Amino acid sequence: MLRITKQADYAIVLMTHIVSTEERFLSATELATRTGLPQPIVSKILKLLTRGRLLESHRGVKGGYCLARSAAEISVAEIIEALEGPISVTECIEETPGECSQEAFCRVRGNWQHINHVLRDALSEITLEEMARPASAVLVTLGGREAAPDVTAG
Amino acid sequence: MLRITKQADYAIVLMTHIVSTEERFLSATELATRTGLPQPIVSKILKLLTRGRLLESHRGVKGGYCLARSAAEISVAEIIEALEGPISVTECIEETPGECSQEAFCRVRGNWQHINHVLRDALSEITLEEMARPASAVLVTLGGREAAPDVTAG
DNA sequence: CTAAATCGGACCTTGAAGGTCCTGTATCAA
DNA sequence: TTGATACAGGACCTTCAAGGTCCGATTTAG
Repeated sequence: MLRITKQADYAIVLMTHIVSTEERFLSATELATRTGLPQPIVSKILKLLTRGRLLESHRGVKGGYCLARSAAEISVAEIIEALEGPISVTECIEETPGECSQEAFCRVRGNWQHINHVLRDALSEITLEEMARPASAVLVTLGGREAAPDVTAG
Repeated sequence: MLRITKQADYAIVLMTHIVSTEERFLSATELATRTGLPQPIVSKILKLLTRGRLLESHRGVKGGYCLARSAAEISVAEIIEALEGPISVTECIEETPGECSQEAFCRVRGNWQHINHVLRDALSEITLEEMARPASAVLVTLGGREAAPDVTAG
């Protein structure tokens, strides 16, 4: 748990594909073919990444998408946030402000803010460039199991 | 996003309440009253925490729950995992092992393993004792907004 | 024996994630 | 100019797991 959405997962995969491509613009159809993901999904995700200023788009024949910045300047956190909005572990439910004038709650809230910060920082420090590179030998051993390759990662 | 479930959120709240209590056993009903959470939910969560070896239970009249270890020996990661299972950012979809014999995917997988590790470590280093304490002044300023107290944190 | 608790699981509901589709608009090339 | 291609922006439907409820069985104290 603590999962990102499938679409955010797909987004990382798509972005790494765009990185390792020399063509100026890559169309949604082309990316769908290369990744094996459904074309409408790919299209939807690319639109969101463009809105998030991580991709640049070009319409018309010969149009498509390319990175808005270098891969080293794009973090995993940004990609996730482009799809899902701000990264936050807990939900702020602003209903029924009542019984909680007791103690212990706002204390907890402050600590959650801290946790959110730590997690976001961790994801901000991992760049798209690093994700597109193979993991170092040391890190790979963390997985430890057979590689049954699939479209998404886990 | 990257949210924990509501029940995991509730679990933290419940655990912090148990910490700050002197009574030997605290019943689900009593905890429901103190936190303002529905009794059946509280009951369900306490059962899961007991299964996860974070609480000890005692049946019958005068029964209830108490911590299985000291608050300093229980991490936020453990609480979340007791409710949701292993902490993992991405989902391993083992269907359609096909088109992905291409490159770029297993590279990504290795990197996700790394990210999972980082996040889990971060959550493992935060103890229940710390969560039960008020956040330090420095950390609280991270929030920056009005405190509209509620049952859950965020 | 009885009341008060937990234990275990079945069960229902609902909202958000996941996915599809359609219309409009911009661009290029013939 | 026109047609083909591709993005933009939504509306829309579906499904599944999270969220929540309830009940019978079991254990314990008095």
